[in-house]
Amino acid sequence: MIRVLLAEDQGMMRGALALLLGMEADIEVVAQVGAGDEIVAAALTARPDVALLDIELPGRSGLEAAAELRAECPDCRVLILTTFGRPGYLRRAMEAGAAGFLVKDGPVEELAEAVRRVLRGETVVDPALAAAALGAGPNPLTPREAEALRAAVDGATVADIAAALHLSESTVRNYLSAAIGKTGTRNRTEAAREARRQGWL
Amino acid sequence: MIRVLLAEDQGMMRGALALLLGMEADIEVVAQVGAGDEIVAAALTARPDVALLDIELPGRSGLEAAAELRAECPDCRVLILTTFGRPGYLRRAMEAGAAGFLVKDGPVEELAEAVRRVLRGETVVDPALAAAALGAGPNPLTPREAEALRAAVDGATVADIAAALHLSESTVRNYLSAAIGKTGTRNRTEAAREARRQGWL
DNA sequence: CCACCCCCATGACATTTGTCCTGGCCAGGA
DNA sequence: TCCTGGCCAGGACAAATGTCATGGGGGTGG
Repeated sequence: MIRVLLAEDQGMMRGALALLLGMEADIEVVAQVGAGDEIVAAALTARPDVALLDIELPGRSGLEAAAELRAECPDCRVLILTTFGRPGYLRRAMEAGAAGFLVKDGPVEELAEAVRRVLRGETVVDPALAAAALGAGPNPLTPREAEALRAAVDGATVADIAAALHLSESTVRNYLSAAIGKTGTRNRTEAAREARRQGWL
Repeated sequence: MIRVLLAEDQGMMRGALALLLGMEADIEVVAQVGAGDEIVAAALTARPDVALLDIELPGRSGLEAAAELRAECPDCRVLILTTFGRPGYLRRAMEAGAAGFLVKDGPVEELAEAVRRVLRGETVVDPALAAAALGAGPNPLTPREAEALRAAVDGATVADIAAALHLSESTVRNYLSAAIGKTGTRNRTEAAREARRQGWL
């Protein structure tokens, strides 16, 4: 019996996946969580063989949780399941020690099969996506540039961002300008879009 | 046997929902589509009793498709199933003649039950959401203001928007300024965010 | 040790953005 | 009929944004 932990914020999706996996003869869903900061605790008590993690979760990102799981629960394999096949997400997932990376497109049958394969020690990644991730270089943004860009997405002004990051306004403008240059865009909004598309944020 | 049409762009979600609904003794999924512009054609051949529509679809919005379904397939009830419980979405869904409005949070059990209820002629809406939709007034943006705002979301400059809408730059700035004022925000990015949150875009 | 990169900051500058006022055109309602 | 409101446009102005040059401090690798 393969013990699976399921982390997914959308209730209906989570319930549907749990039911589907539960119908498989060799799979058992032993824990379900809807927030990223509940993953590690749930894994420590439920002791799953495979953790099926969404990336975009309230509380903590599935990627951060994956890294922590590697440390706290070394014999639990991580399978990332996400809406967005962003190259940077795949890269970060692999760096975090994930054993597989699935996008929510594609048929449901893939899912149970992927669970079994990661448990056998295989690495499950869509080949086309892997190529894209390798093709696009690594994240060129420095940590601070990425932070400034993140803070800018919802329309915050330079003053807002400076206050949030405890920086001077000049520094913020420099970071944003650098990010705009590195993304090859024309303003912070385009830069944020592109960075998000690449999975750099 | 209740005949259901399922329109949802995410493959895994679509497959999972189809399997779940298919497991109900009295429900049969007679058509599945992944794009908004396939809905009406599929409904005309499959003749469903209930159409379960996502809003954000490639090709055509589920709301537009709903309105068209009312005309082409008057005896087919529409049940909207969406990620976002935006007040404006609910309002537009009702104006489009939908019989129900579900958000993708909440348990899966709701789904089959909602299908049965709309078929019985009931209107299925989360009461809290209904209150929010009534509380917030209707969309204050004029069609052109909304268009300008839509065109601005991905970081387009005033010149870009003017070219796209065949307007002068002055006019575009006026529209954006009006939208900023009506949303009570400080710049176009915040305005676009707020308008989207309300379901006005 | 030096080169390099990240971090942080300043000031000057051009461009873009947002605001306000004015005005004309046209439709629908009082 | 007049009034209102949407649509479109121009100009003028203040504020925000983006660019660039410059400089100091710190860490890391050759």
